[in-house]
Amino acid sequence: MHDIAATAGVSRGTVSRVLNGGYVSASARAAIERAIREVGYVPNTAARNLVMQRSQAIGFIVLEPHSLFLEDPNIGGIMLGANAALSAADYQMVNLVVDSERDTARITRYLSGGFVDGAIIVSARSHDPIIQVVGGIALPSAFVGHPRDLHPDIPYVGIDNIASAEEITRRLVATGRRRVGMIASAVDRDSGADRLIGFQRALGPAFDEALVAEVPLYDFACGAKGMRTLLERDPTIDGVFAASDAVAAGAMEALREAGRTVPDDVGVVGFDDSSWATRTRPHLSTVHQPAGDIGSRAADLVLRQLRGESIDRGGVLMPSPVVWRASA
Amino acid sequence: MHDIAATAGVSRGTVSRVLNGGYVSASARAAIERAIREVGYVPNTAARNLVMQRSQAIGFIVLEPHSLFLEDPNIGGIMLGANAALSAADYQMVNLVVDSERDTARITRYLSGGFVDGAIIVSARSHDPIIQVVGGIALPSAFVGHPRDLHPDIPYVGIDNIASAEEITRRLVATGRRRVGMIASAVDRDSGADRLIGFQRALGPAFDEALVAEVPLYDFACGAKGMRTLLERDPTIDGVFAASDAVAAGAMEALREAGRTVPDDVGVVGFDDSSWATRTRPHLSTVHQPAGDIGSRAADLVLRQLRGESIDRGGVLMPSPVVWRASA
DNA sequence: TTGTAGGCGTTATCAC
DNA sequence: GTGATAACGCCTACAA
Repeated sequence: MHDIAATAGVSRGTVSRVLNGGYVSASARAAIERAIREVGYVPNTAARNLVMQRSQAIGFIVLEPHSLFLEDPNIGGIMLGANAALSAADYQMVNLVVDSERDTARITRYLSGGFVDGAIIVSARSHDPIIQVVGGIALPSAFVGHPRDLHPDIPYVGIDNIASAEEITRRLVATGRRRVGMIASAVDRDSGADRLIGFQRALGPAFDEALVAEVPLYDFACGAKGMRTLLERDPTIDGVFAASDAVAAGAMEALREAGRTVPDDVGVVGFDDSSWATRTRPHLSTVHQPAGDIGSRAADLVLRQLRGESIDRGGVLMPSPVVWRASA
Repeated sequence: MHDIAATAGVSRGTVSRVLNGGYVSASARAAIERAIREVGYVPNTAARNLVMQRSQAIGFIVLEPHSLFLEDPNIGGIMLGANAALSAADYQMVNLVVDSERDTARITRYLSGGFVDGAIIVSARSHDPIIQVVGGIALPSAFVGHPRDLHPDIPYVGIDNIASAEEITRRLVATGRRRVGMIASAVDRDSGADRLIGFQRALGPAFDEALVAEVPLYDFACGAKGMRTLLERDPTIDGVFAASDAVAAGAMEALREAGRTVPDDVGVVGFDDSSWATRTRPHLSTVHQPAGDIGSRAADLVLRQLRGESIDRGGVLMPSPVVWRASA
């Protein structure tokens, strides 16, 4: 900036004023703008950050094993939704991938070092060092995903997994299924546990533990494996709630291998309403997750705090309606 | 830092020395470390960046329509590979999503504003404003993906789409297929165009334009549509090269609907060796893309420049071997 | 309207 | 070993 002040024959203060916006004479402005072009000047944001005490950047962090980061059909939508909201407010979303202990330590520094003004954190767990830091330095943040056991000052946004699982299971039963099972993924995570709870709640006394196949991941292969387990345990099974669409697709594959048709022999429903849902034959009945809305809502929560507005502590649950297609 | 210097009764210089590493007496160090804990001090990275003239951060940018960003099976692997390499060198990878004109403008400022010391750019196109900027300020960078028509000073890493497409097509032919077609996706992009070129090259004079179905995207639905087109144009078709595994999966679905078996009636091969490849029945023969290696190689290219080492201008092609499974 | 000068939080270069 | 002090590049009163 020194250079351009010199070549334009003005003081640095005046240059700063045209860069931002203040009272500058037309002649001075013209000279400065020309000088800027000549010198190829670009403002140094680091210096600006230092004096302004803000970076106009918001971190977006997914605290999941990276396999899931790659596979989860919702993460991308959440990111895009968040980015759209942040972008509109002229904030740069910076996505940080945590894939090792080392990443965690480095990101911790990054967050507390003034690189970002806030953070959106997906799938936080209370014990995670990153959320300790966020809480510790009171970085304006929002959680996406796990509603419970988190820092009391940080809001979250998610969906009601229990209610939606319950609802879609009820409708599965309403199609006349008598022996309905579930392929329950990742029951060690809130979403997985909640979907199982909802399933059980819908069935009430008819719930049969033997008709629940637990699998570790929300993926296709686990779905196929879970379905085979279920068929083995009870060949008369005629309804299945899969914990995600990918799981459901895997289940349908196993069903086809076993010679069963969907929905005639077995009705199957999924969860997520991801691209899997319309990739299967027939298309999946499932629970719609408004990923984009979740992301933009989380962004909004952070932006509000940045503006000093008050927000509800606790969480906001976005609607996740059942979408009925042909698989059940 | 001022505070902790005061409470520890030393100068800021000494504090800085214990933070980084220099000669400090044990007593001073102890006093300072205690003060740090008491005050809950965290170093301000923005200030450090300003004086150090570096941020220890590298941007990672995907210049694709966001739909592809969500669907592409390779992007995630490339990201992870890049992150691993950068992390090991103690650099923070920051992922920037571009999803609008506005994003482009903002990212442009971000890159030239000192937020990052370098950038990895996936799927760059020469006309993109972002690569203009990168070239303009000589930001140490590497491109992933499109080998041609780019900035001469910036290296790239990718695979040889032409050679691999040619190789897998040849092996398809070698299984005895007489009427082999291709479902060609995104022929307006380098990867898509190259795979088509390789296909044509493998077939030589036997190449029949009518057996090429062009579809816009590398996805499942396009694969199914392309396959139906092909079957319609020539019911005797007995071999198909799909431009990606997702496309191949869609093609197999269409084949099944048409009552054809794979590989008996029709042999099909894909490209990517993504999770799709082992999700189909039978598993797909395909071209392996070493996504992780590509990412870490790109990171390495950037790190080298940062260290002032010389690198080869031009590009590096990573090996992308055919993996033979059961679908052909 | 414009110039001057102090300060943002660090690091680095000196003397001491 | 340690303490001043000058940058780093920018913004913003305050004066002129």
